Amino acid sequence: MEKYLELIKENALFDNIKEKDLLSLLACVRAKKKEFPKDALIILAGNEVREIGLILEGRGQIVEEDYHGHRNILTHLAPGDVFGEVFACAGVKSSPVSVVAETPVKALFLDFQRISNVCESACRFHSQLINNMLKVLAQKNIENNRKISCLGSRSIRSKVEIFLSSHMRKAGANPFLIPYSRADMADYLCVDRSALSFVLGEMRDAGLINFQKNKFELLPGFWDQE
Amino acid sequence: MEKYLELIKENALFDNIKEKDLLSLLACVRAKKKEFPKDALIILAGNEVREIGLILEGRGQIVEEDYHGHRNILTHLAPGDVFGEVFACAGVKSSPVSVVAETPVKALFLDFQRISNVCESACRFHSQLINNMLKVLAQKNIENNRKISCLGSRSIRSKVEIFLSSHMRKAGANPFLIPYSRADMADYLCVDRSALSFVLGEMRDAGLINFQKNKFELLPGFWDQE
DNA sequence: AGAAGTCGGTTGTATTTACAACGGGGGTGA
DNA sequence: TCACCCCCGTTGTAAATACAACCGACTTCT
Repeated sequence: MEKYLELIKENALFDNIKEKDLLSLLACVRAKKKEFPKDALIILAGNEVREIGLILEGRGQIVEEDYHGHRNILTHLAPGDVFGEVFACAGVKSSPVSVVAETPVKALFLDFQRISNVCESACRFHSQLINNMLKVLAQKNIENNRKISCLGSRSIRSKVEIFLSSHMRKAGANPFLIPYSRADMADYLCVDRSALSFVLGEMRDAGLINFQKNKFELLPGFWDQE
Repeated sequence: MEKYLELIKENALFDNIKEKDLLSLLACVRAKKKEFPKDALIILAGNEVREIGLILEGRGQIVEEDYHGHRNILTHLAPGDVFGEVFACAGVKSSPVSVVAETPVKALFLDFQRISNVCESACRFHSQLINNMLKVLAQKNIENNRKISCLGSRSIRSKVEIFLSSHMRKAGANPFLIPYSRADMADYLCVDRSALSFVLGEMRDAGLINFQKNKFELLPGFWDQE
């Protein structure tokens, strides 16, 4: 676990918690490391979520499937990302989503009961942890809102525009990589893969963007269109 | 304010807080009542949100507009509903959404700073309040996920199915009312109003649903289709 | 009663999208 | 080297949707 302390202590979940307190806090919330092979189901839709996960290594996806077999990728998970906290906090008995390991994954799990019930005796970092959790939840909510704006736009083209500009901002660089294959990108945007490819081609021909594989570049014209 | 105590104390935000403690808590977080005429902007997109709102009377909508003038209704607000907590908690400087008064609205506002900074001296209900806030935020997150599923479905028809069944469950009755006009429903589902009307007509002709105005009934056939 | 506004449905047309099928490039393993 | 697989672009066609326009029913106001 020590190997990951750096990653853990910089997580928003542990803001304003001193490094020397971190280990006792982790013990207090019964932190456990688990490993999953590629394609494993880290959380299976339908089950109750009692633990909060934190990705230490590898990549994952939060996905949902509808009755027609369409896969909706809700979000991508990278090291440092937190998952499961929404359903743990809300106390839902059956998770509507699954979490799958896109690559082999190592993740840390925290017992939610131990987080929410302030332990009077043992450790006094709980209130800080809960405050941090509040911020993490709010942040996630905002990401959801962004995804709603994205899905709410009327055309694949504007979905792509929102998607790309948001990822560029997150990357902070102009030719930038996205963590989605073309099929995954289509599932994230909830559109047909071939239709997405077609629209991307149109945008390239129009001189708005450039791309190879999952590397995209937004050209000046991208920002001009009304 | 006394007039609304019943509504306030039953709000999830104040779970497990005794009625006798409520008033001092409200004073502690600087609760203020404000009134708005119909169509007023309760929160204007672009501004910072420092207060958490609680609807006492009237109805409102959380809306977002895109560059093309399309209005996306994120959610409807009724008495007892909380708003603004996401952006207050996350500390964003510019709200991406507006909150508008659909009817004349009376709302209670709580100072978020006073909520999040535990006041050691004055009152000891803060930790309970923050715990409640956690649950409210998680709940909102789940509602967002539902909306994402809804917007993610590939056709207006399945959007309508998800929308109606979800509202039926919330209403707990079969002929049930929805708090949206047809234009509002279209904006919530992010589809064209006339296309929505057309699909609703198809579904009625197919014997799946019945409706007049904003009263809907799901017929047995509704559940049969694969 | 008449004017004006709102709401919701209908219709026609152009556009967009889904769906299915195909094919080429690149990687991998036998 | 060959066969196989995965990823992604392309194409054609059918279906779904957006958009604009119109119309009737119903309210409200004067």
